[in-house]
Parts: sequence; structure tokens; C-alpha cells
Amino acid sequence: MKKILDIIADELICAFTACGYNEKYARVTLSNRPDLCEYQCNGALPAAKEYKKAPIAIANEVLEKLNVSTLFDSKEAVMPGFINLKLSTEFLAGYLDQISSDWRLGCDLIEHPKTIIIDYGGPNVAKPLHVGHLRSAIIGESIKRIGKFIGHNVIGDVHLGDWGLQMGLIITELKLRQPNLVYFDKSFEGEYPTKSPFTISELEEIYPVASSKSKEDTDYKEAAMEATYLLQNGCSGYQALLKHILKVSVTDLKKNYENLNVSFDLWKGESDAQPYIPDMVKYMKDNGYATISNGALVVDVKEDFDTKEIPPCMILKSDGASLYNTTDLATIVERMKLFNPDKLIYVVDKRQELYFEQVFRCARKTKLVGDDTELKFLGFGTMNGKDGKPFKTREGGVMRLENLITSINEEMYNKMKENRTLISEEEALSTSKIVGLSAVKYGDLSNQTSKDYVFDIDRFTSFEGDTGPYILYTIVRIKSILAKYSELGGGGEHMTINPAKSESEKALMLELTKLSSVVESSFEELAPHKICSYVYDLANAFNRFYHETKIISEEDATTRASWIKLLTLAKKILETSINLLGFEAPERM
RNA sequence: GCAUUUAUAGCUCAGUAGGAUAGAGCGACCGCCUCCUAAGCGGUAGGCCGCUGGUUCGAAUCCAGUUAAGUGCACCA
Repeated sequence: MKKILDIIADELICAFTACGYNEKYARVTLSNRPDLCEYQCNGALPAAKEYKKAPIAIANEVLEKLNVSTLFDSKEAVMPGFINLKLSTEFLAGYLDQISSDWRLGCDLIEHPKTIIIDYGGPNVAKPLHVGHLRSAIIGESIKRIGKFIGHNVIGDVHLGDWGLQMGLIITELKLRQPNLVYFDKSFEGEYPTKSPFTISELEEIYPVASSKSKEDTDYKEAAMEATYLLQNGCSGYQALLKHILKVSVTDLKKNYENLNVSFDLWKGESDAQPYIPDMVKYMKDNGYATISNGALVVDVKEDFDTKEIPPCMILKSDGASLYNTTDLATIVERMKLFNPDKLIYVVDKRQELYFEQVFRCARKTKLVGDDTELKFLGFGTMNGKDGKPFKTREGGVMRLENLITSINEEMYNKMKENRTLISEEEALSTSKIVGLSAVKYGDLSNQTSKDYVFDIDRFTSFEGDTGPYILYTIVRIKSILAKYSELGGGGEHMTINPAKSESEKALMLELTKLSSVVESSFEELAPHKICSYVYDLANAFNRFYHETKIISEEDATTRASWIKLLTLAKKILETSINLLGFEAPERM
């Protein structure tokens, strides 16, 4: 469906060109003075310079040619040269009727869908998720949903950290504790057990112990490096152990991500890229991209226009071992081969910007990706506590994601019990989870992704103001009215949306037309916070309308039916929007 | 040291391609439940948009400088 802004712009283009002015001046925007008008065109002001006329004269001239009486209720030129427009209520009602009957709510699918891979910067296996993983998951999930909604082929890859010394550490510690396991028996030739020798909580305990031991005990560290080497070079017992580690971790990770309503299309990890490394390194050497510098193999990625020193991208360490860069580049090779994506989006901590700049330049310079594949770094800021410093537990440690979610759900549960005494235990529990998630996600996504933000549980879970719960409450209210309406026997009749009868109704209707452009621009700019602010505006517009309109008790059946249809549309649009943010609304709260 | 990001109300944040009177929420203060959920709605107070200069008819927005805070600068990931 054509957007209202475009419909108006087309009319203005006609008017501007009819007067002999360049159509570039015909740009229309939403009004920044809602008290004066709904849409505005400021083009007469810049045009005044080019055509050496008074802006107000140009505006009046254009207005003369703007002969579409059905589109506007009012149009006027105002000093110094603004063109102020108010949309026709009839046109608006008809437009909303069209949106209502469109299963995509007026949002067109994109004409040329792209294949886009989202990299979530990978949680490590054998380590519990902590708050640092929260933003990547929440932002990535939202971007993925928005992209898919628009019509792109979006592939989310969790991209686990499952390679390197950490695996060797776990194996070493395990060997110390249970030396009799078959995995350590070199002469063993049978099938390894399918049951894991450890649980997730044991695994999570083993890793930090091993890690700290290796820092103090050089022999221990050497053993771990040895184990890592063996693992990476075909020791079958260790590889069987790796599989157990992966399986146990992934099961646990999936459970955690499910609680966040986050899912991935791919559960690949760094280990999957390893087979691509040898050929890639050879290719870089053979083509003269890679050179030796201080013993290490590097690709120079400096450019003439650089204002800063960009260190070369290291491919192999001076001891010949691969490193993070190697794996990330090999992953790009793998992804190009398997999916040939048009775009790769890395949703990672913004502190890694320089690093990814190097990797991207290297990938481009060495032609691992073609010119038509876009590499995009979407860096997010740090989640801080109320003190403005990185979020920690009360004791000062790293907060486990699980604990964070639990404490928020408890918070919601208590509030719910306070406010709604008639609710059953079961419903209170499940609803508090849904509402709690909205609090966390909305709290995160309503900020610009690149900025640090203050994670304030009290504020996010608050029942008041610009919060997830407020949005859900609005949806629940609509649901409640619609339920009551059908309880009273309504719903069968043919419904048409009537022209707005009040300011608040028209304001609500205008909000309802914006979904399509908001979704598009929020994906273009990879900015979910734009959807948040839209949802908030819409919820406000609805609540204002709700407050002064008695819907169920309206005597005129046509008017009542029109409002019910309007509410149904509002509900759909709100639900669609929060779905793009990655949460949902309960039936009651 | 070099680079880079940020600076908007007491607090947390928006501010859409330079445009009309810079907006929300929280907190403060004042109103509104016989009525579809008051987790709501209306209102008041609160701002040299870090600072200085420049471009422009017009700047929170663009440019230069400056101050403060954060972050990053090859064998970690």
C-alpha cells in the first residue's frame, strides 16, 4: 500500500512542478506543530533562494495548484512560508479500512529481498550467560524479526565460542578429577558413551576453577595447551568430550534463550570455521595479500584516507597458531560459500569496532567478499547500573542472565499480587514472566543501540510511564473491550471505519497509518528504538481516545461498530509492533 | 600520545534530510474513578541543547576550536 506521506508528496510534486519549481522542494513531513497541522511542507523556504522570491509567495502559488479537495480538510500557507496540511477525515477513514483488510497492515513486502546473516558475537560454551549477552540477544532478535517482516531472508547465527584454550582447560580439569573415564584411555577403540560424564552445573563449576588454576600453575597451563592441541589435531577421545561439552552447553543455552524469546536459525560456532582456515591462509599467501611482520602473518589494511593508525589484520600468530581474526575471516568464507549473503550484520559490543574494521577491510581487500556484500558492524553500548558503571551484582561480580531474569520476574510477580488480588497463582506466575520480559526488552530497545544505558529494574518494571508494561497494559485494555463486545453479542455485522468524530480519534487514526514507514526506517537504520517510540506514541493516542470515548455503551450501532473496527486494528498494529521488538502481551494483567 | 564516542529539564532518555514555541517518562505540585482495567487521563513548575566562534534568512542539528567523561590502539576473544 502506498504510504500517506507518499500520496501527499505526489500531489505536492505536481503542484510544485506545475508552478515551475523543482520537485525536490516538495518534500512532506509529519508536522512538528500538531496544534497547527498534521503534515507540513517547508520546501518554499529553500526554494525562495533559488528562485529569488518571497517564500510565502511560493507557498501561496503552490497551494493554488494543489487541487485535490478529497485529500485535505484544510491547507494553508503560513508565514514565513510553511504549507500546513490537515488530512481529510473521510480519506483517512477509507485508508484505515484498506489497512484493516490488508493482512500485512499496509506494509509492503520488499521488492528485492536480501539474504542477511546476523552474527550475535557468540556466547562461550561451558560458561553461563551473563548480562553482557543480553543486549546482543535482544537487539539481534529484534533486528532479525524486523528484517523478516519486511521480507528479507534473515539468518540468525548464535556463533558459539567453542574453540581454543578454554576447551583444553575443561578437559584437563576433568582428567584430573575423573582419570578413569574412557575418553582418557588412549587404547580405547569402541564407541564412546552417549551420556555426558558431567551436568551443566558441573561444567560451569569446572571452567572457572580450571581457568584460575592455569593462571597460577604453569604445568597445568601447559597440560591444557597440550590438550587443546590434541583436541584440534584429531584425538578421538577429546573430540568425543567436546561433543558432550557442546551438547550440554547448547541444551542449557537454548533453555535460557527461550526464556528470552530469542531463537537462532543456526547454532554454528567457531569450530565450524576451522576447516576453512588452511586454504584461506594459503590463498592469502599465494596472492600476496599476507606478509610476515614481526614473525606473524598479517594483512595490511591501512588506507590513504585514514586519520588514525589502523594496525594490520593478523592472520596467524608468530607461533603459527590461528586466532580470533583467523576464525572470523574463515567464518566469512564459510558463510559466503553456504549462503552467499548480501549482508552480514555483527551485533557486538561497540568496543570491538576497530577490530571489526580490520576484519572487514581484510575481507574486502583479499576479496573474501565481493563488492555487493555489505559488512555491517552494529555496536551496542554497555549496560550500566544506576551508578553509571557497568552492571554488577550487589557483591560486585558478574550477574548471571538467569538470575537477572528471575529477579525481574519476582519483582513483577509481587507487583501483580499487590494490584490484582483476584488473580490465580498460576496466572500470576505466567503473566509476570510475560510482563517482566517486556520490561527488560523495552527498557533495552528504547535506547539507541550504540549508546550506553542505565539498567534500572525499578524504572523498567514500573507500571507507569514509557515502559514495556505500559504498552502491554494498553493492549490488554483493548482486548478486554473487544472481549466484552463479543460477549454482548457484537461482531457479526459488516463494519466500516467512519470519519473521526473527535480530535483524539483522528490523532489515533493518524498514528495507525504510520506502521509501514516506521518499520522501514527502523530496519534501514537498524534502530529498534524507533519502533519503541512509535508503539509508545500509539499507546498514548489510544489511551487518550479511550479516556473520552465510551465504546461499549455507544448507542449508535454504526459508530460503535466503527470504533470496534478501529480498536481491532489498533490491537493488531500494537501486537505486530511488539512482536518486532521480541515480546508479546498477556490476555489480562 | 593518537584515534574515537558521548554531553539536551533534578534523574533517565527522544529529537526524524538545518525550519515555526526543543519534547517524553520519572520525581515534585494540582485536578479526574456511579462509567469498557486509575498499571489510566488532564494540568502546573522545571532548559544559554557542555563552552567559544563560524556558515545560514534560520543551528540542539553543519564546520572549526575548546572542556569533561567513556572506549580503543597487532600475537586475548
